[in-house]
Amino acid sequence: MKIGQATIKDIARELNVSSSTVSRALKDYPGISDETKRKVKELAAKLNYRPNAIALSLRKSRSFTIGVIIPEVVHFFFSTVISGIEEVAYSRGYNVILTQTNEKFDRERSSIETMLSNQIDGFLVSYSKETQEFDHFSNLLDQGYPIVFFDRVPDIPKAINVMVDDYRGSYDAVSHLIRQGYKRIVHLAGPKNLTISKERIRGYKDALTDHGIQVDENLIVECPLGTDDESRKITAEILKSPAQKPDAFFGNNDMAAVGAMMACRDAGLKVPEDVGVVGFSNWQFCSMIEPGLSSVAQPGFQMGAKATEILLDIIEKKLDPEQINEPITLPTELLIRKSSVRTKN
Amino acid sequence: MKIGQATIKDIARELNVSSSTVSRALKDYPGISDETKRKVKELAAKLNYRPNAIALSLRKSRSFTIGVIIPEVVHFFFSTVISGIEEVAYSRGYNVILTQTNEKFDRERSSIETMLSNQIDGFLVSYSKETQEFDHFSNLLDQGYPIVFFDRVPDIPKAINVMVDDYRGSYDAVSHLIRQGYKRIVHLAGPKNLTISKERIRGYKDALTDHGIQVDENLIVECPLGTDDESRKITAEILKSPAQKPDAFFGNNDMAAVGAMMACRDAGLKVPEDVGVVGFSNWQFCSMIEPGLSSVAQPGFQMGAKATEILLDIIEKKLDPEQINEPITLPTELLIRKSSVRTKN
DNA sequence: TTGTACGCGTTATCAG
DNA sequence: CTGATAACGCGTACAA
Repeated sequence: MKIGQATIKDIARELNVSSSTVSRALKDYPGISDETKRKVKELAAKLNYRPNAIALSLRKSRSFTIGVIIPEVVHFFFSTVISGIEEVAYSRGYNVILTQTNEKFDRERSSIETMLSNQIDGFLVSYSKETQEFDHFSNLLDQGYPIVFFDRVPDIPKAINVMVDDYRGSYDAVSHLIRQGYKRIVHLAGPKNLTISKERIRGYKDALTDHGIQVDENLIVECPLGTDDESRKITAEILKSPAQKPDAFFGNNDMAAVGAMMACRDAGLKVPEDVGVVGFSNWQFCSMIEPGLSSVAQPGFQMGAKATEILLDIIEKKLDPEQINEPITLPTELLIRKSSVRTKN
Repeated sequence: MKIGQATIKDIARELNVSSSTVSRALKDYPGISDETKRKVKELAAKLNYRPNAIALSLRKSRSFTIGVIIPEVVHFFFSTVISGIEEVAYSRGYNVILTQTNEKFDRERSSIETMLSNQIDGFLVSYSKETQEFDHFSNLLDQGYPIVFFDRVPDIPKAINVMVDDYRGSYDAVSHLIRQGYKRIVHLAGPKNLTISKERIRGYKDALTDHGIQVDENLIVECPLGTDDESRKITAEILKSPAQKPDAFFGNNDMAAVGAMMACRDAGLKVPEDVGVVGFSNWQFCSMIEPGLSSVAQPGFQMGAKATEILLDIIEKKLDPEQINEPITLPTELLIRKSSVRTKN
């Protein structure tokens, strides 16, 4: 079965009119008798006619589909972003085709290829951790292909970037820790090739400096994986070495922060009394654990929505990409929970 | 720009051959001189030729794209499933187009429409909580359209269903609680129109009965939303009424279980000493909270992968849908953590 | 070994 | 008000 999807031609044949007439009747073109319109529409409904979007795409070289390239779907933040993307795309009549790179550079490239084959109208991308050079994006940009980057954004000409204000979020979190009386604050940092990691490190440093605390590079520890296990081990190491004596941990993400909390517990240290902890992303579990984990909330949904709106505006020529010279920055919000609040000092 | 995507014709013109020759050369057809092949391929590479998948779809009435319809992307379990889907689809050369229904029936229907317009090769669906009748699926099935349902599966003819063994998972969880000495076990149930909810209730009841405990319908409480807030309130109510005196909670999902834990804490009850708690889904946070939440793990990734494999096998005629008469069931695993283990008693 | 012609479903254009 | 034709990019039966 399934063969029998009715086409314009079928309707035309049955009604003894030309297919162009049918096409026009269906779209309420001027200059078609009401009589014909009615008949056509009736039959169309009866035959359950459904326009073939593929044929349309071929004709218009537009697919009304946007491609989303994302490192991992199973990631609270990213899934939130996808949700925002899907929401806006749907409401504006676009399809979303999705690929995850699993943080692989090769897969990023091949996904772009297949999407191009599919005449995607534009891209929404957050690049992989492996990605170190951006020619595959630059080429497209040079050809005038619409791309909007989000969260993990490249520093290349013509790129349109949507990101959260990582600097500010980080700055706020660290300032808060300092105000609570914590002094030796470790930053469990992310991969240093990512702009977001760099920005967060910058915010961390500036907050310290602005509060008269000298930056100690030894307290900036990279956690490339960003898992709780990894940071648990790293934190345990730090706590062992008597030289460090940190009294707070600021995680580049919530998993890292949780790992630190667990390591503290393992070492017999109390959070927040002995050690303060703040994370980044505000995953769902932050409010469920005990003590609640303070965290910098990122507006994932809004980010996805915003990026999509911009992309679609560009695709529909409502917006000239040249006009956008600065990254679009979305505000973060520091959510303070127990893990960083000293009842007394 | 972007206009200048090279086509077969461009290559043909430049080489003074016909476009069919180019087409054949590109695909290593027999009966093309090596010389021509070489030239064609060279030029193709040089022009960065990329086959137009849309044209191909039109010709073959196949799009090599599958449509995924899911209630919510921002849901740990579903995002895991999507990941499995994407993985298999990618490895077999298919695109994934994604829509979320936000649990709305209308959106489910309209998504199906647009996907049909896009000549999707098949569907992967988990239906919305609002969905009460299934004609929109039955019609497709009757027309021979390939659909594989997962997790939330309908009870209609010809449907191919992939699900976890909810009954078994529930049975195991409740049996475990009983063995730990808990006796009055409340089940925070899901929406009763969903098969998964029903199955979990069935498992709950059978476990009680098999262990010689009489089922008390009052202890089965529906939590339609499945949020922690909701179940926290509901649990608080239950704990207030002196008649009930429950000593354990089995949640239809982890959020519900966490809500119950919070309510117990609020009421001054200790988990697991006074009250045992088990959840369902094994979300990431289960291992991060204190005490760790015991939970029934659902193999989301495998479910997505399995469903996709079946769908693609059907699409590619490697598998006859008629052959599948029973739901495909994936095993769950009970992960026991502190929240349900009594040190003594 | 290569070329010609047609069709997939739709719509824009030009003629009636 | 309506019809015929061409074109989007590709594959393929048929002819040469």
